[in-house]
Amino acid sequence: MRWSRTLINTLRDDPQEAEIASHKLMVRAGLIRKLSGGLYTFMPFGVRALHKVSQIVREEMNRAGAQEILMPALQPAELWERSGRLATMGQGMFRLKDRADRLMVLGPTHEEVTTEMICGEVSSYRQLPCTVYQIQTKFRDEIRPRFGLMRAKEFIMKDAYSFDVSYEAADASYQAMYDAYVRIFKRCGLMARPVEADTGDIGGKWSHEFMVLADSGEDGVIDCPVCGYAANQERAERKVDASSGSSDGAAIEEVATPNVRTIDELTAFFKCAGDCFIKTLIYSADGNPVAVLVPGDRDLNEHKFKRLLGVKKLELADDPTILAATGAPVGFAGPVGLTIPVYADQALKGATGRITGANKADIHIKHVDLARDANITAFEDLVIVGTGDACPKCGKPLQLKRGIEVGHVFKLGTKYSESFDARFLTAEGQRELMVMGCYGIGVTRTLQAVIEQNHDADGILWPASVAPFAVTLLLLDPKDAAVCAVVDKLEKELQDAGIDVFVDDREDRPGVKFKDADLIGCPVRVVVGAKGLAKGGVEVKMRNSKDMAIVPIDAAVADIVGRVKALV
RNA sequence: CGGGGCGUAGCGCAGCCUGGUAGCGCGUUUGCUUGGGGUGCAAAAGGUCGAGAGUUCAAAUCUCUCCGCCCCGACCA
Repeated sequence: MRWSRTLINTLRDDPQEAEIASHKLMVRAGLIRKLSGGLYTFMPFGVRALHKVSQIVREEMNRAGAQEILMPALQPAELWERSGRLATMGQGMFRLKDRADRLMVLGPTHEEVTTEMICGEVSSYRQLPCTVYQIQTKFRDEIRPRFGLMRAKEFIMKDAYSFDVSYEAADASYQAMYDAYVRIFKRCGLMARPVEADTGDIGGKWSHEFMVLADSGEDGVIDCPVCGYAANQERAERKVDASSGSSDGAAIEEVATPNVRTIDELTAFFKCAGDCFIKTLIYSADGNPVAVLVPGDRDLNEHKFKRLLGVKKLELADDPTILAATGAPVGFAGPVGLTIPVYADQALKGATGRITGANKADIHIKHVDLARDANITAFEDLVIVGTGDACPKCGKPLQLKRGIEVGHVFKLGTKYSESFDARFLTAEGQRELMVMGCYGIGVTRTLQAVIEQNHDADGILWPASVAPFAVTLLLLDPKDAAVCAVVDKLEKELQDAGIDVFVDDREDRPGVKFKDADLIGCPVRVVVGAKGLAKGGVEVKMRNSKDMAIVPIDAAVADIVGRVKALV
């Protein structure tokens, strides 16, 4: 392919709308163009790299025994009513009506369609296990699309679904996908880390996310450098020693605290540290008020709390609810005397001598002894874990990092099998529920993550496996017939050798071509110019190295092919 | 949805406060020039100044409403 015949435009300046390096580079290098918020066109170079990623995914899925299928993006909403997710995921789905006024959705994921399809096809244990996958466009009405392809309204996902006769068998299917994911990200040139993750609305018992560590990542990743424990911050746990509050044995004492509500205001007012206080939060859990206590210097992890309560909807209670539940306006809630369920973080077990709200306006109480003064429903791990907290496995200090979620594997169990009555006949003639797993890779997100993790100040450093072209050939003197002849010869011979080669044949000065070659970032750069030829050949340089070699023309193809082969 | 910022040529921006019929750089086209890390010169094309309403003799500029984009939060496989 030649630049002069290609729809590729590079930009000198960073696009105004881009914030992170990979987004800027994808636009500057001419890989993508924005249509609207969260909607992008893949330009020729972008689509070539995308197809490379897709092909790696496809090869590894096939190798793991999964079968490729392709399901409709447009789906009847009725399917989603059956699983109950029209209500729980409804906000995030694009909806439309067909001419018969039937409600349709654009699929954000395909558990429903897959399970419905498998119901009709699989009826015997002899057909199991069965894992299907597709690489397909997904639609999600994201609240805030951002960072280019990282969080888009329309994106390409590889989603796979496994069906098994038992939980033990499902574990094997899960492990096969887990192993395939490790290989996929490695082949894409990514350092991706499996971490324990929250299952969220998709349901299921257990899941792992594959995280690409990057400062621009949207997720917090808790990492133990000693024992290897790693978890999404949404799920991460910590080890806590029995609380050692200073028990003064004193009785509760009211203190007037007019307009002192927040922990910051309280620490200033009482002149003591945040952990002297117990923060009391009132939540509405599926409409019922509940209280939750965390140490004053900690934040509640709503994901953990929601999982503990087992509710569908959990949100901070509104002011009237708080007034009704505690008898006091916002800012003065406390555990003493509450009649609603009160959950507390495990670190508060045995807490004494603390300060809490008094459930009266403008009053706090001190010398609170939780065991003595309050009725706690349960002590659980409920706070957001951060740097310095103790690892739940080994007790050593944890670290908080940022990560990009490029893949997620779930053990679903029978959640969808039950909704769709997906059963099979056992050897004994019993009808039993299939045990499912589901497995996603954000293909477009993975592509951008590759750039986020492989770039420098000058541009992209493509891993050879996903580079739009393995070799970029710079024709420095397009008016020099001898130079052109060398380029023609190299281009043809490299193509014959199966190498993807891109020729910059523009009528531009060398500096422009060098800059653009660095920006676009193909792994091998071959410069063909009159000066180089006079020195004895063409110049071969790797994008990730400063070293440049002059290679005689006759030896050039073998040299370049050797370099490309060594990369993959 | 709450807070903040922005919308002027394909891209990046100035002009707006203090109203007077739109400018710079890049890119594009043409000619010359240059020819190994974003050459130089000259000419040219390209704009309903996000949309609508209002104030005014006159609005990119002031007022109001709406729309879009970006960031933080909330929220979200």
